[in-house]
Amino acid sequence: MQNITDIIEAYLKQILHDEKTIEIKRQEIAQRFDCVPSQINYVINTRFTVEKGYFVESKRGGGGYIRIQKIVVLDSHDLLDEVSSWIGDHLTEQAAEDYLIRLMNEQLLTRREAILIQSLLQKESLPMAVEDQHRMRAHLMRTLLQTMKRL
Amino acid sequence: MQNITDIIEAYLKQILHDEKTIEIKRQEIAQRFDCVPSQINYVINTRFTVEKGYFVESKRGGGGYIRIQKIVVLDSHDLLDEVSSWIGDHLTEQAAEDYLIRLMNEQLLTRREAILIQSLLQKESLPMAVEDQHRMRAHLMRTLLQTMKRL
DNA sequence: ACCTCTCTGACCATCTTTGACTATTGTTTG
DNA sequence: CAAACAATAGTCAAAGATGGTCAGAGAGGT
Repeated sequence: MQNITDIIEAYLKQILHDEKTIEIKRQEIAQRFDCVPSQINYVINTRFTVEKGYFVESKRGGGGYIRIQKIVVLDSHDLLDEVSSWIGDHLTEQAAEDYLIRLMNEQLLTRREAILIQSLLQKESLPMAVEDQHRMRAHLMRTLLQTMKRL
Repeated sequence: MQNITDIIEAYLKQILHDEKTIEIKRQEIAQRFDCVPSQINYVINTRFTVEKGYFVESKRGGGGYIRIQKIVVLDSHDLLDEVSSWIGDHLTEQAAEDYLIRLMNEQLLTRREAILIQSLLQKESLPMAVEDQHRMRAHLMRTLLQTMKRL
């Protein structure tokens, strides 16, 4: 955890732990952590994705900003449908993992369940061409979500 | 015990004697013991395998690491191996269900876990020729059993 | 000699960091 | 008001920083 990305991620998440939304100035954060501004984009693109449960907006120009919001879903049924709709026809291993973590955070899956499922969705478990893997993984994930709705 | 592999193994295990997890930088350890970095991979691949009771994760790139965890071994290990050996290369939906029920009866799976897994192993979840389905199902089931051994 | 385990290094894969260039929005000037 | 200018943020590809793989050389035992 000595790389800047992780440090900035931790900083932002620590604030988001209390606040629901955080609004930053890219340049300011870059200066505070002594890195180039585009580093902030990297942090956001890799750590604050929709899969991980964040919604990001920004504006350029004078008074510009980057706003990060935790996505709050009230009803678990809705979350399952929503995740289902996000998935589409293709799903990478990383995205699948992010969704599982998300479901875990929302207490819709136990840690153990998430691990078991993740092991079935990893590429080693899907012996086929990468394209087909992604299709298959999406299919399995959707099946899972549907099943969860009935439990 | 004069070869580097054994020395590094001993060093890591000594730490793992107190800590449950250890996180190292490959390059750093290589330097400390004056060997090439890939030597560390050799040590890990031969001395810290799942069979020997360790779980290893790693990350590349800046801030990369190798993390080794001791796994708590269940006494149900044998049953999992046994079921694993029964499965073979092909597994029908019915057989899979039977195995899941068996694991449930042995309290190695909760009812909910069994249902979730069953939904992923049913034929509707495996859109492919029946022959391939059976192969795929066997593969997934074996993966599952392996994963359960580390939980 | 032969076999197995160890060790090494060249090459590969993945994640992070940086910076030049681009795009957008707000402000000032002619 | 339109054009220039200023202030932001975004993109992308290259460089940097790690760890992974694999085949072949080396070492030790039978």
